[in-house]
Amino acid sequence: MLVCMTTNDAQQRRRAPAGAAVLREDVTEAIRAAVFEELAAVGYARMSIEGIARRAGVGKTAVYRRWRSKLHLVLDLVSAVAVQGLPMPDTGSLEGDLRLLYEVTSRALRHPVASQIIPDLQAEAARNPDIAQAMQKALREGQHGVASGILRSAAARGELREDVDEDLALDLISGPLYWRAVVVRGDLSKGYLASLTGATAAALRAL
Amino acid sequence: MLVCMTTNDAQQRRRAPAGAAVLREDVTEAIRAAVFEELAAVGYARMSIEGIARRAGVGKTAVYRRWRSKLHLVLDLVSAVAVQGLPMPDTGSLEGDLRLLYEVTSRALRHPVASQIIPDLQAEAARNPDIAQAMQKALREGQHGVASGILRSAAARGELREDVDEDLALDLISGPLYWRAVVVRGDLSKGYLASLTGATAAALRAL
Amino acid sequence: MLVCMTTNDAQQRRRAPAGAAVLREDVTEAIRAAVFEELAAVGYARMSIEGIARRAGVGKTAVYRRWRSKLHLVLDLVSAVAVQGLPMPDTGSLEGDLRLLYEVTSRALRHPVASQIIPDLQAEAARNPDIAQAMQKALREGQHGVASGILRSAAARGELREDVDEDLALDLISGPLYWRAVVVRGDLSKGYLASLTGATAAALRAL
Amino acid sequence: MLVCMTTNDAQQRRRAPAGAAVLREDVTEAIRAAVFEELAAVGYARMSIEGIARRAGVGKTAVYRRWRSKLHLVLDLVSAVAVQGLPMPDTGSLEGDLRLLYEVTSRALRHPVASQIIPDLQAEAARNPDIAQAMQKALREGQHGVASGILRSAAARGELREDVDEDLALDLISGPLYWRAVVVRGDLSKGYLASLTGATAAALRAL
DNA sequence: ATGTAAGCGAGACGGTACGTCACGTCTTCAC
DNA sequence: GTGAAGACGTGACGTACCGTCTCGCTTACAT
Repeated sequence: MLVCMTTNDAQQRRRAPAGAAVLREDVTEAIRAAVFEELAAVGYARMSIEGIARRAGVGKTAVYRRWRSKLHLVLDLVSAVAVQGLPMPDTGSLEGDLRLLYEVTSRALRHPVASQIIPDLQAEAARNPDIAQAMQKALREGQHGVASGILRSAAARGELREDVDEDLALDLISGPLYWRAVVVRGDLSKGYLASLTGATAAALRAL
Repeated sequence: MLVCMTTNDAQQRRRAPAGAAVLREDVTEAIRAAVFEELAAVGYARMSIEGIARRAGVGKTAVYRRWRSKLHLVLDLVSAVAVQGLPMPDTGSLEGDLRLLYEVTSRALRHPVASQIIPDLQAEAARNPDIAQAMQKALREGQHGVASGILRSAAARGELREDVDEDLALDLISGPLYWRAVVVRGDLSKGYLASLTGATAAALRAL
Repeated sequence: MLVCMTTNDAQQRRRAPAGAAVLREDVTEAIRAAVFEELAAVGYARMSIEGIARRAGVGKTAVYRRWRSKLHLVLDLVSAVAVQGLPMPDTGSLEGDLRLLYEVTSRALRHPVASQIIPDLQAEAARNPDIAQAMQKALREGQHGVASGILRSAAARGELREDVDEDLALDLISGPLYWRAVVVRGDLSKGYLASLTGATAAALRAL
Repeated sequence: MLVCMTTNDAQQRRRAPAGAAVLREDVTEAIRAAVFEELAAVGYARMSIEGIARRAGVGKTAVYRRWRSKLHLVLDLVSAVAVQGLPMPDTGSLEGDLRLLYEVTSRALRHPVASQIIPDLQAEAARNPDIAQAMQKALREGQHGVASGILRSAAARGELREDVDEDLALDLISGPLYWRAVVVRGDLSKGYLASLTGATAAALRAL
């Protein structure tokens, strides 16, 4: 998936000094569930901590004890689901690998919660360096990591030149799909992914 | 520019019933100025109607009389500056035209206000169909319109097949630059734009 | 009554700059009513602004717009009811005047809201100079004013020496009744007031 | 002193069932110290159990294990200092005895912590019957007990009638000083006490 | 000497209220 | 009859304490 990070504030805290009280996992879980319900119901922007706490049957403090802000909360949760990560494709051909990457990524982007949250986080990242950093990290470890792997394999097989500009290559790979999914909001049919794969492979070979 | 729309609420209203009072243009202008200052100062999300009115030395009513919400206000203003629009390049070659489009677009995207607002509007569009529609319209009339023109010229010159999948072609053209500017937030140097142009042209020819 | 002051914050505000909005009197009245209900129901200490607003069917802001704190609110309201003030007795004798003062004062002190609030304000005055000042003012204009008048009349009639220590005399007049009403919480029967009147007059004559 | 009671919850608890752990006296002491510091620093109303525990370096539980509420805590502590009690004067004359009582009482009332706490407890007593009862008990055992003794001695010496209304007499004795100390907050100079003594004795003799 | 019951600090828990801010609507007055 | 000023009810913010509760210690009695 596009977002994939590990800043689990809650987990860090759970390493409390001996003899101290500990954040209850059932409460944490109730909050997590409530967040997803709220996200689905009203979206990120109109989601409030109070609403989450109310829905989770929990005090506001229980939320603030775990996450410093709505943003960190969502970031953490999104990471938790994204952390499973993307499988590294290895089909033996550039086209095959790209195609697999597109399949997996497009499946994630089609999920309504993802397609709602990602632009929100993106927008917030434009303002908050912490968020930006977390997003970059997620990107590197997720999408970019996989795409890099694909590029290296292709180069090793001689399908691409050894000295391609990796940054540009990554933009060529990820940009069109993101644009279509998030900006144009067009369909991501199998046929589209196939055509996209072909065109992208051509672009990469032209580098 | 990427965003370019014409839903000018104010303009519509200014066609008031004959003989009636008219919204004062100097007030409208003061609000517009205040919005840009606020956008620069605190960003879209933390910008408030109250703050705008305060800064403009104007009652809240004056703002609400002109625009239904913060979103419509910003949408309208952004459109106003974007409406000048993009020049249709005509250099005689696909590469030349693309290069020119990229120059202009990247100049717009480099503007800090634009790069802050666009993801915000994008995120809001994911929730609000009106906004989504306005954004689509802006996109069609701006970026996509120009890109379409480029594609048609190229086809007329025989540089591209006549039957290219236009949607896919547009994604290939716009996606990588947007991804780099907004998601990766990498540099948009002349060198980068040159390489991008080459790769994109290759991808298009492969369609 | 014991407390009698005029710091009507609300009234002051009602003299707003021309063309401005004005605090609605019906809202003010609803708050006032709610305060008395809350005072009766839970007492000063457990009374909350939120509770008042809720009971009055009003936003918290409407309360804060009128009074800076719970204390100012209560002070103002108490003043409003106390402002009618005490009648200046003129029976022609020291005993007669004292007796009348005691009747009126004890009637006020018997009111459950008064006997609850006065110690609260007293306690708060021990901490907050503003409150202390307001209480002193109320005292001077109310109880002390009347008692002073009684003393002067008696002196004019030759019942008392001209040069009595007024402060001490006021303490002798007001102290025992307050002590009994608020500290001992004993009965304030007609018989008691009669005996008190006699003893106090004797003390004053001994000055 | 005015307040003087013995509801020492802690002491009661210390008789724990055989074989059980016992409240640690050093912890109790730390809390006591913290309470006085907090009282001095922020006053009764703004004093919080959390703050006390924090200042004492102690868990909140340790406090709640000893006292049921802030009120009981303060009541108990105040009693502990008050329990030394007032000496019974025996100067051989009504004036002499009263004068001594006033000296001692006024010294206690001049102490800033006492003059802050007493109105607080008074106000709370108006709401909470337990507190009221404890205050009455303290009053009886302290101020009233001493004053009663003075009255009896004077009657025995023939300075007063045998059948004086004791309640009224007590109000005449204690009321003016309390009023001056707590309500008027005037000075309690030697001269004042002397005049007060004379006037009060006169009032008593007139009974 | 050991078992065990209770005290200990720490602090999480569901709550209530705080005082502030902005929302979008509505009302009043002046130009 | 527009426009500024701003009051209105609403609802969320993030914080402070409330009084209860559960944790793993540690302590000290009773066997």
